[in-house]
Amino acid sequence: MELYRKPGYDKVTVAEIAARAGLTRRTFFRYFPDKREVLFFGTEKLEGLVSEGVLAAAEGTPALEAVATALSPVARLSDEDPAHADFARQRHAVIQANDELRERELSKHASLASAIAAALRYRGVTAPAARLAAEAGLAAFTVGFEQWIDDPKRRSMGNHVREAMRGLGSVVVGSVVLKQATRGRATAIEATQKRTSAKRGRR
Amino acid sequence: MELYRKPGYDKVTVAEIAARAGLTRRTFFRYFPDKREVLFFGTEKLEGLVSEGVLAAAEGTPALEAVATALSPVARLSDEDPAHADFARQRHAVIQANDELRERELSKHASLASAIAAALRYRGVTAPAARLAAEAGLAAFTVGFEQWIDDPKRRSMGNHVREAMRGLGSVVVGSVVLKQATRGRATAIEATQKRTSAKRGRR
DNA sequence: GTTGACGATGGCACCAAGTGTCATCACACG
DNA sequence: CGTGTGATGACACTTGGTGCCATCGTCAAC
Repeated sequence: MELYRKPGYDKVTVAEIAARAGLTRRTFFRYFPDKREVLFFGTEKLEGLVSEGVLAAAEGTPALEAVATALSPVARLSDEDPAHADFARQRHAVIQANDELRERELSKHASLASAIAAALRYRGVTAPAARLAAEAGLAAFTVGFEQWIDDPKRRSMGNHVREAMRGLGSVVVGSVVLKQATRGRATAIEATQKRTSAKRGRR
Repeated sequence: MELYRKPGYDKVTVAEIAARAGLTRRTFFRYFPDKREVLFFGTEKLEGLVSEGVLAAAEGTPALEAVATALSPVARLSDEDPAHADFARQRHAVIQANDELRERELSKHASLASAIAAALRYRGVTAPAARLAAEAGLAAFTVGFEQWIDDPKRRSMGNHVREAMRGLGSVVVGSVVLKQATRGRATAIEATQKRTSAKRGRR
């Protein structure tokens, strides 16, 4: 992290990182598949955590709601531990400063969204609806996160994320899209949405 | 495209691609910043097209609605030209088959979402609402696109995209998130949403 | 206590993606 | 006919990433 901040990610060579850790280039690549991945160490745990959260939501909970509640503990991590928050900020700054790293982060987000969608499908949500809920919910979380990052008033991340979730609701209502969706004829997606509670008792 | 399909993206070297085009490695890198970018040639045009579409929506059109109508001509491209559709399928298959390419595509999507969000902001939508509408709308488009890709019944892409947009509406309504959003107290995002039409006449 | 398997590390050698620099060549223009 | 300019090629160099083999420490079995 020090090296990625001071000289900058692209100025630092893998050999230097390895040397700093008392290792060789070769050994570095035995721990991390590539130079980018160092900054995303531990992401797998996040996926598990959030998936569990989705699965743990009460039966009949609407998909997006399940996603939102599964995501809120993530915000709590930073809200309850200033050191965690500091690290999150630093890490975010490093990532945003470099194209390769931004790209990799998008990839991680996509992976997380897939995990969430899988959990939703397990709850009986159709594949497309699961993807939409996962992607939209995660997008809201991300927007909230970034609002939190540069909030001069330092309100909590939980607040920002909730605000973003509400924003998502506001943005979607009031469009013709919605009118079409609620205009009598139920789409395949809606139908499954309501069927969710029928698949109870699996877990 | 031939080389990326038959031996596979990672089996092919830039020297080979360049040779196939009667060029040198060095010259290749004067046209494309890297090996991945070849498959995304022309994406800039798409951004412009969609941004224009967003800007062109009638005054007072809700944000997500503007995004949806701006995206629909893109679907029409494939629906009206079978060759275009074929190419889209092939390209998609190649991209999905490789990690680096998938990552790059996510990057392009993010870039497109940013462009859409910028256009929405220009229409008077607040930054967070614009991002949410752009990201959610694009996600719906993508879901529709992929449903179209492997639809055995070969319904049009426009249909699939519209269906996905409706799905987005269905997924978002019926969650507590929404209830909070419409429960009297208007959030900052909502307020701006309604103020949109006041900023008319700029374009 | 010696031996031997095994996991972690180091030390090459090698390939391929990018990049900087200079030479060359074609072509337009005065 | 000379000359400038843009496109290409040639070459060297850096760096990320990988395969292969040697080495070393640890630990268990005999």
